[in-house]
Amino acid sequence: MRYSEYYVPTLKEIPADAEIVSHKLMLRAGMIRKLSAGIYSYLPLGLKVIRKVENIVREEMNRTGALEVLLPTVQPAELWEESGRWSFYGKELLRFKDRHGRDFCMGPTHEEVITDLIRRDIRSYRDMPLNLYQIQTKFRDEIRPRFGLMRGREFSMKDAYSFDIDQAGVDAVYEKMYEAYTRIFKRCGLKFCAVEADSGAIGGSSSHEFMVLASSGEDLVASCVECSYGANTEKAVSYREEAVQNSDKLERTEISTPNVSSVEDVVAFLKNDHPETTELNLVKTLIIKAENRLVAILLRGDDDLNEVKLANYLEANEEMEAVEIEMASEEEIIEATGGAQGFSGPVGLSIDVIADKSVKSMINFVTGANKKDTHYLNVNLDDFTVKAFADLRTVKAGETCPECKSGTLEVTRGIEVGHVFKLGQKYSKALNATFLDNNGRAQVINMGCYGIGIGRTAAAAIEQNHDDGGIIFPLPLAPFEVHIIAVNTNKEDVVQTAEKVYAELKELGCDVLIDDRKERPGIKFKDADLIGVPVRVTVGKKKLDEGMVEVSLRNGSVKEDVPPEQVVQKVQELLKKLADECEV
RNA sequence: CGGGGAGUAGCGCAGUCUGGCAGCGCACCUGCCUUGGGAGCAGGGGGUCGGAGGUUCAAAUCCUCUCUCCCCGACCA
Repeated sequence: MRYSEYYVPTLKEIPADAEIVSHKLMLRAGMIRKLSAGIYSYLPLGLKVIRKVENIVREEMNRTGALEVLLPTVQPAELWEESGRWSFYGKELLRFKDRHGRDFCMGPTHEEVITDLIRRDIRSYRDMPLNLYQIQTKFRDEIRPRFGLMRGREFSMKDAYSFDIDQAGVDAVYEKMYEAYTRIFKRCGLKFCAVEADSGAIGGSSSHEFMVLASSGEDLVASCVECSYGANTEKAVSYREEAVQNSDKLERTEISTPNVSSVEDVVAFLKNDHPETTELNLVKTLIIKAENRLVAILLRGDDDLNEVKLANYLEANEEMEAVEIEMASEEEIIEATGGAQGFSGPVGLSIDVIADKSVKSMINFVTGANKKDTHYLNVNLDDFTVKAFADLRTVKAGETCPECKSGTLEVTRGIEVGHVFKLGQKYSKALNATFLDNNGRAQVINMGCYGIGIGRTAAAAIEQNHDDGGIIFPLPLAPFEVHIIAVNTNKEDVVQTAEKVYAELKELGCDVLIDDRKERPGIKFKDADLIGVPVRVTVGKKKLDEGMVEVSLRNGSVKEDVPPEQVVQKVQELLKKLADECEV
């Protein structure tokens, strides 16, 4: 490809609304342009990268025996009503009506459509296992789209759905997908890890996320420094020894704590008269509003509520659906506790009290007294009723690993690029997708689903591979393999040499970009650095007069002068070296 | 959804408080010059000042409404 004939509108200045590196660089390198919040156009260079990711995904999916399909982006409401998600999914689902007034939505995911498809065709246990996938545009009306392709509203995703006769079948595909994902992300040149995850709105039991570690990540991952345990903090647990109850229960007493309500302040306030009070024997009481119902949550003073765990608990045990958790308002707190905001406690409450497991072993602790400027000392579990104990806290860095019980957990930021779920029968049951087993009895199909964010993977690769000058593409995702710079377009021999190398490399099937523009050298070098093509051939007057051409790698590891006739061979050598590094 | 900020040339911004010729840098076009790290000189083109309404002799500037975009938050207990 000739640069002079290509469409790569690079930007010298940093676009004002880009926050993270990948977003800035994709805009600056002329890969993408924003059309509307969270909605982007792909320019030739960006599209080439996207296609590279897609093809790696496609190859690895095909290798597992999965079959490619293409499902509609526009989906009828009836299907979503049948699965129960029309009301469940909330505002992220973009809904609209057709000319007849019928309800439709832009597909944010395709469980309903695929299940509807196969329920018509799968009759017998002989028709399975089956694993279908597609690479399709999704639309999710995110609350806050941001970071370019990282969290867009319209985005490309590979989603696969597997169908099996039993749990063992699901487990086998799950394993296969897990391996395929590992190969895919390795081939994309990414440093990543797979961690246990919450299954969120998709539902299902077992679930793993593939996380690319990057400071710009929106997820937090807890991982053990010693063993292989890793989990999203929405899900992560830690090992905590039960406190030893070596003291007798004391009598509860009221104490005046004027204007002292936060955990920190209470501990500081009591420091002199009651030095035994620390965050560890203080119980904080959160009044939570979950779908118009008020609940009191008890946590140890140093713990933080994990809203995902709470929502999951309520959905599982209180027959609530799609629980949205919010903090109760001041009025609601007064209504629920009869006391002031900031002084809530479990004693005497009429609403349900749900406590974190850590509270179970606590003794003689401090709580609010549901009365302005007042706390209780020496509260014990028999002073109030706890409806249930559950894991509701968020793990923190430095805590003990729940698996090996010896390593500590560290918490790092990650970008979720892939997610695998065991769905079980959630959708097949709702949509009545059944088959006849070898006894002729009707059984519900078992499902799994497996997603990869295509654009997000490309963006994550840039987050991990760049420098001040621009992108440093790993070879498998690079828009071109070789970038030839003809430094002095006014020198006949420079142009001829560059053109000769270009023609020869093209002849060999190499994807090569030649910068043949009549621009000053600085502009060409800056653009080349920005675009980040892995191998560069620089043909300039100065070195050509000495009979040399410069061959280098964008990652800075190689920079050599070779005679013109050896350039092609040298380039091939470097390409092979780069390819080997990404081999799995 | 709540809070904050911003919409002025393709991009980045000033001008708004205190109403009075719509500006700067980069980019773009022409010419000269220049070719190993986003040069230089000279000339030039380009803006319904997000939109609607209002106040005024006069509005980018003041008032009202509206649209869009960005950031922060959704653990006070």
